[in-house]
Amino acid sequence: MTDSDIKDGPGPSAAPPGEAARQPYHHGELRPALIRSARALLEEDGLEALSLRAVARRAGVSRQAPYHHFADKHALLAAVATEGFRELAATSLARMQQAPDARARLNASGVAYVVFAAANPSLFQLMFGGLGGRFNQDEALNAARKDAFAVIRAASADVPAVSRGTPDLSAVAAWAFVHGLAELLNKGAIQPRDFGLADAEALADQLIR
Amino acid sequence: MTDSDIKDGPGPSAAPPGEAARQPYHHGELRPALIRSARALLEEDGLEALSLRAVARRAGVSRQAPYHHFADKHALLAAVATEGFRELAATSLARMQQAPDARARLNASGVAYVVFAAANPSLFQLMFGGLGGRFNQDEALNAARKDAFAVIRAASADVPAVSRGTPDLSAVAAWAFVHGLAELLNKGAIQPRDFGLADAEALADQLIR
DNA sequence: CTCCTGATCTTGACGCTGTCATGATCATTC
DNA sequence: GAATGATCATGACAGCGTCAAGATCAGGAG
Repeated sequence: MTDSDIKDGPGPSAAPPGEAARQPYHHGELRPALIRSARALLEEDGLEALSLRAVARRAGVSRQAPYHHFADKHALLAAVATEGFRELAATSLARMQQAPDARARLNASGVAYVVFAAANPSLFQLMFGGLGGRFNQDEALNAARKDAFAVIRAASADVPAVSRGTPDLSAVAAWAFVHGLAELLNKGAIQPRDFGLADAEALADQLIR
Repeated sequence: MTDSDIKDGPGPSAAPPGEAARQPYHHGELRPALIRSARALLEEDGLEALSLRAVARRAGVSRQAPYHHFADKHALLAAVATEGFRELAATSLARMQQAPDARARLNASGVAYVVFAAANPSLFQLMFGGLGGRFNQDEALNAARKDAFAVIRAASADVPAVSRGTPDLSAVAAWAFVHGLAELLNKGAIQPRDFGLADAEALADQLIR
């Protein structure tokens, strides 16, 4: 037995524990199901441990089935990352709507950024560079990332004291700051309790002033 | 032929193109040689493509030889990352020494951070989280990272206008800002030419004010 | 209805990976 | 000079991503 993988997925009539009691043959909604499986495995086992075969297994499908919906593993990951950017933009906007003035909105967008990263560490890692070189290759991904940044840019432009210089430069500065904070917290390089604070949100709230 | 790897390295008397015309059997300086090989491959092919077997091949040694000097692949990568943090701290200090006052020293340390990341993108990626979960496991790595941050902390503490609040919080803010800038540039999320600037150094210089 | 076509899913195979188990070689100490 | 521990090599294994080729199904044309 050189290869043959022993058992990659259950037979078409078994009930796998993970996600899907397979329909007879065609799945019907395999593409979104694969993205869901990937996200679940991502937060369970981390980005390094995420394999295309495991994603297919969890969706109750053969290891090659994903190739009918994604060009390769990176394309699947890019789709997951795209979804991540959309959610980031959405939660940022939601948080900003509860702020009284422009300054508070900018702060809220920053806190939202850090909170999102803390709540979805592996997804955040994937969103920024988890795909190695092919990071800027995917068009939908680029658009979603740009939209997410646009939220910060708009919030920054509304605060006169901040956007004194070139508005875009100010927005980039704000983005870089919250992004760096998110990354350092995410990787454990800094920890909220080292500063007597409970969680990432408290630290972000304290620093963004 | 199920396995047997065909040809992992040249025989003990061949001359591989890469790095080492092997001494007869014992290498003598294999540990640093492996770190050198890893760094070379890192910048040539990127972090994702770096395999322990390729590192061994380049050092002119069998695939199992590294295990006599490192517990596993992550331990090798941790050693490379540790070296990276030492160099980062060293180049930061070097740049700071050419600055006239405290404020300029802080700025210089920030520019040095971004320039280092731009000059060693894959190494920088490895230094921050390229090892997945085991990121905080290695003692030497933790110490080297702490030392690198200490450079920023010291520079920040010397600037009264900056360290008005809790000094450590101010230092973290400075770190987060330059780190985020380095990451965003590194991953291509922002590009200097989008702001009419030539390179990462120019952008960092512009923003750090 | 039958037949065909294209989409969807599966299985086989290949070379690559990290690493365990085991064997070979060497430098050093008794 | 023999023993021993450090160093290096080879065999083997399961898992990975993905190419190639076969099986199955749904829908429309005749």
